[in-house]
Amino acid sequence: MKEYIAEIISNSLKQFDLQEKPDIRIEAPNQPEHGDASSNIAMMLAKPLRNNPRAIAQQVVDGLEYDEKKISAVEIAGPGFINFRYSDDYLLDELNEVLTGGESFGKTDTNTGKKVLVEFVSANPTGPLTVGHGRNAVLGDTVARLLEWTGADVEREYYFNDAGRQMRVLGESVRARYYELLGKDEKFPEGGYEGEYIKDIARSLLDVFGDGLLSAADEKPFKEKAEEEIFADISATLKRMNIKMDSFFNEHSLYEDGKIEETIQKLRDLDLAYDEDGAVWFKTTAFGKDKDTVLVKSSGEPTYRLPDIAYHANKLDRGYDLCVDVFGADHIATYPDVLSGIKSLGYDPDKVDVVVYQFVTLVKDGKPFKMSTRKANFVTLDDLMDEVGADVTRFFFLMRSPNTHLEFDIAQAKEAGEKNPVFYLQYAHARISSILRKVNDEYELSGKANLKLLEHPSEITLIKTMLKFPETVGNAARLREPHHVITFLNELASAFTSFYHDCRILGEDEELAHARTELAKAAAQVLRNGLGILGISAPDQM
RNA sequence: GCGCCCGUAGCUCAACUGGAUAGAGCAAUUGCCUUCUAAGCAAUAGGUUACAGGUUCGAGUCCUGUCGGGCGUACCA
Repeated sequence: MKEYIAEIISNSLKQFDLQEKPDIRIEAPNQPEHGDASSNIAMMLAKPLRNNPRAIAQQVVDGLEYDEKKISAVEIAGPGFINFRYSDDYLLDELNEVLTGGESFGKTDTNTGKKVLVEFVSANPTGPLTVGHGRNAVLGDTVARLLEWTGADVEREYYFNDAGRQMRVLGESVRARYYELLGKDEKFPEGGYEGEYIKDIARSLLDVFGDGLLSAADEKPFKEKAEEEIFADISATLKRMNIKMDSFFNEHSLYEDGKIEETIQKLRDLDLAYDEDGAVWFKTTAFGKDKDTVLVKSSGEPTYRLPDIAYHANKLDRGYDLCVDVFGADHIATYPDVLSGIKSLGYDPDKVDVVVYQFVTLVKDGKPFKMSTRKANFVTLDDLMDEVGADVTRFFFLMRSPNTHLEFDIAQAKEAGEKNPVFYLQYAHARISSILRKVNDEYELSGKANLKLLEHPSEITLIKTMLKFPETVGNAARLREPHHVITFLNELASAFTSFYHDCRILGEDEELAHARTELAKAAAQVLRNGLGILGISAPDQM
């Protein structure tokens, strides 16, 4: 519809002698009195045409040719806005679209044919996923779902590194606990992992091997067991959160395939990498930074930037049209280097896109709660889901813009009542389901409903709200900001509950009941679709 | 010091690429359950969008500066 309005305006503009084509933008006014769609074109043209906006608006409107089946009124208002009002016929046609679209209503094809990789979570397997990882996991998965709704072919990937210092310390921590269980003294490593889960892993090693591992030469068998068990744990947590990874990418494979060496060599050939003080440096000053960056330490160990560059090159080699990374604000500093790196290597940096989210402050007992995996001072996602469930967990991580700090108040999330906004959406859906069950008992509705009977303001508002869904999904996908979907669903649920209070279904005559049933069905469908994007269930009763 | 993000109602946060009278939820006040789920609806109150300038028809949104908060700024990941 917005395209249609842009088109008729464009046609009317032919009367003017314009140097360049103006960008015609149609938006939905905040105030309902201002109509359903609005254009600011007259104000945009005021300067080039050297005329006042209202006069221009009048000329544009005079030259407008439109289908009265779609648009019922056009008005000039304020400083020169041109406001359009949709006709009832159009709204009812669109309502039918919702019903026939069904579970596909809201899908678009803006990214059809594109292969997209979304990389997220990517926590090294040193311990269970915590609330801190939760935002990353849920955000990544939901961005992936949004991209799927715009037609993209999406894969979810988890990147990890089991070769670094962290993992070695993890292995040593397990070994220390293993020795402890056998009554042997073994110094607990400095900065080791203190969590209870380390003891569990040691215990399971003891069950299998007895004391056979006392003769192990290094921490390797301990580390491997730890990695295996922790990954199993992480996968189970993700599954519980309705997240399924398509692939796990081990950083180590980049070494085995020689990709790390290859990357360095290419950068050297480009004169962007050089040796100094026993280290290999990346000439980031060539990209506007004040200092160069170390790629390989004098110890021979690469810093994380080098594999990051090689990894992104690898992703693009795999033929993705778009690679989305999800990470916390603390990692933002590496991003420009990675882009510089892959650009130097001849890849298109526009194909890499980053979703950065700000930190989560966990509020427990009304106070901020500082977490550390290493010190075993954390709340795991499993603990959280035990308390509030997966739906609430997902919702809370998604309800805020990624770009803002998220305060996760456990007490509020636990509250099943009015303080918890998730239930508002689910409740609306459950109510509709309940009504539909009863409608089936009391009426024998058949044939097509006469939707023209829908004319109550609450009915009209509900229809108009539903119609915003496809655009909302498109915006959320483009901006990688799932919270827009939540804002929309709140509006929709609110429009439905107003309708629910104003307009009855049961007890009305059959024709009206039929029309309203169709409207309720459509609302339920859109609620389901929206909740589906968020990975949250839409229960039929509560 | 430098870089990135943020500052909106008492609290937590919206406001789509600059648009008309800045919106929700919670908290507060007031009505509404013999009728489809009151986990609800309707209404009232609550604001100099941190501050000071600038850009323009028009700024919460863009630019400059100040103040305040978060995160970076390592041959740590």
